[in-house]
Amino acid sequence: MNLSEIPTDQFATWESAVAFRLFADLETPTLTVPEQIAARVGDRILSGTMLPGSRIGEQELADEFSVSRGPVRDALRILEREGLVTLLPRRGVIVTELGAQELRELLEIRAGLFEIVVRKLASQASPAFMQVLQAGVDRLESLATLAEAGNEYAETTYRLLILCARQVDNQRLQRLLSALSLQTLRYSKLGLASVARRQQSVRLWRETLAALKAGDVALAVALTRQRIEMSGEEAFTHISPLSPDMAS
Amino acid sequence: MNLSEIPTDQFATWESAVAFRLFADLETPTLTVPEQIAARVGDRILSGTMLPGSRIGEQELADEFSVSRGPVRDALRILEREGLVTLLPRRGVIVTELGAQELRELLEIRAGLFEIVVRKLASQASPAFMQVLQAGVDRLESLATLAEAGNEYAETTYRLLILCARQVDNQRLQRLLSALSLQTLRYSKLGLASVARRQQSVRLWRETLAALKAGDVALAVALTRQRIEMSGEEAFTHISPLSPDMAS
DNA sequence: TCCTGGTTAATTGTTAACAATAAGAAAATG
DNA sequence: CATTTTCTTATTGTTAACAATTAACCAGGA
Repeated sequence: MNLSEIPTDQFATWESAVAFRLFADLETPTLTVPEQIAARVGDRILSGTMLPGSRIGEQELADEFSVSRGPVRDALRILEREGLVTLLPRRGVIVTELGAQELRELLEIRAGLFEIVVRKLASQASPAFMQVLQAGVDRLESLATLAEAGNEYAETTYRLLILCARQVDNQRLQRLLSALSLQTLRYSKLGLASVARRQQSVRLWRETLAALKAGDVALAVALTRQRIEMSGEEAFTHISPLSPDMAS
Repeated sequence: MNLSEIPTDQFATWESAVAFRLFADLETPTLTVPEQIAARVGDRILSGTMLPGSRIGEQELADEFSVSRGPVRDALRILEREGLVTLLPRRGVIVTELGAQELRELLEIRAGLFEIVVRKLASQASPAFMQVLQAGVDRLESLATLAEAGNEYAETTYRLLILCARQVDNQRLQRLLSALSLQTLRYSKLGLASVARRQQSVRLWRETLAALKAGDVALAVALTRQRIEMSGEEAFTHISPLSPDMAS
């Protein structure tokens, strides 16, 4: 498969498409070859085609994309920066596998950063945006009780996150939040497979939105923290089978 | 100069030494060749030997360290991940130059993350650590009024930040905070050159410490936010001469 | 004098071969 | 039969040459 034939707009999931739009610098609308490879491989990781822990051979990718190992190495460095793969010196690269502690760390950081967003939203969100947000929460509401909608629910929360982050005039914050969320998305899905948890989650979303409308910053922040902490606890219980040694 | 002869423990500043200890994975105590190069070059950027905006040639570095351009490219990717250099596709790499907006963004993120630390500190800091922190603030106090102590003051605040971050059981947060602080450190120094600003800063540190001792989380958080915002406003006024077009 | 165009030189992107290391398999030893 | 050792093989790390692009320079003309 030749790289030039690859339509870079085609991704398996909406999330990957957004992710690689975000981290491709806006000054360079045309993606470089390593960026294109990174986007394609990242897409596979996010869509679940490549599972955490699986090894990625350089030559293998090089052959597939009809390039030499140089650009492939560059691509893997990009994916490492996004946190999607882990480089083990002289031992190759694997799809990043999060332990319980690492997941907790990521969620804690994510919560801290999202608080910035919530605070801005509570103080200066336009009515128009509030309507959009309301529509998003409504969508969550409909997905919460639907069977087998765990993945879509999780992905929708990611979209809402991006939507909210865009309201803050801070591009770097947007990219950081996006990257962190994508790293945890795969694991969040595990927890949100349960209808009960989804209902719990959507309740917090609903209350957060109400708090935002009321301009109650403190409450909105507290609810958000609670929601993310909950998703951590939930995902944590599902991580053990993936990495048994972490089930402390 | 051969790379093997380079004692990797020698850095121009304490900050760079810590930085490259932090981002070198703990599983691999021995730095790879690209990591060593990244550490050396990063040291120059942090110590001010290489100024923001200056170009870095690949062949130049390769010759200096007696390696080919491959490992040098790897090293530059590492430095990009740390935010110390900026890669311009097909146009080379330059030492990262922060505009007013970008600096503001970084400080906002840093403040949000540091709030996590402050919150933990207020709820569960040991008396022993509080004493260490008190000693740090005392040091700031003595540096605040001393002439020409702006750089040392700024570096001390970085050390205090690292010290505080270590109290939180979140390695990734530590690395993120460290990286963000190092990116802004060069610019913070500009603002803290003024004795008046230093006194303002140290006052907030003092009050924050008091709030922590009193267990007043909300106050400690508010003071921290105020301090970081202030450093942003201050550094912002000094950035204009560096990038005139940003002086909106 | 200033703008425009083409030419040249320097630099980055890419390639393929070589070197070094690590994982796995086979053989030898207790 | 289990364990250790050695060897083989596959993979990453490094190198140097080649290709492609950018940026600067210079000449020519309005």
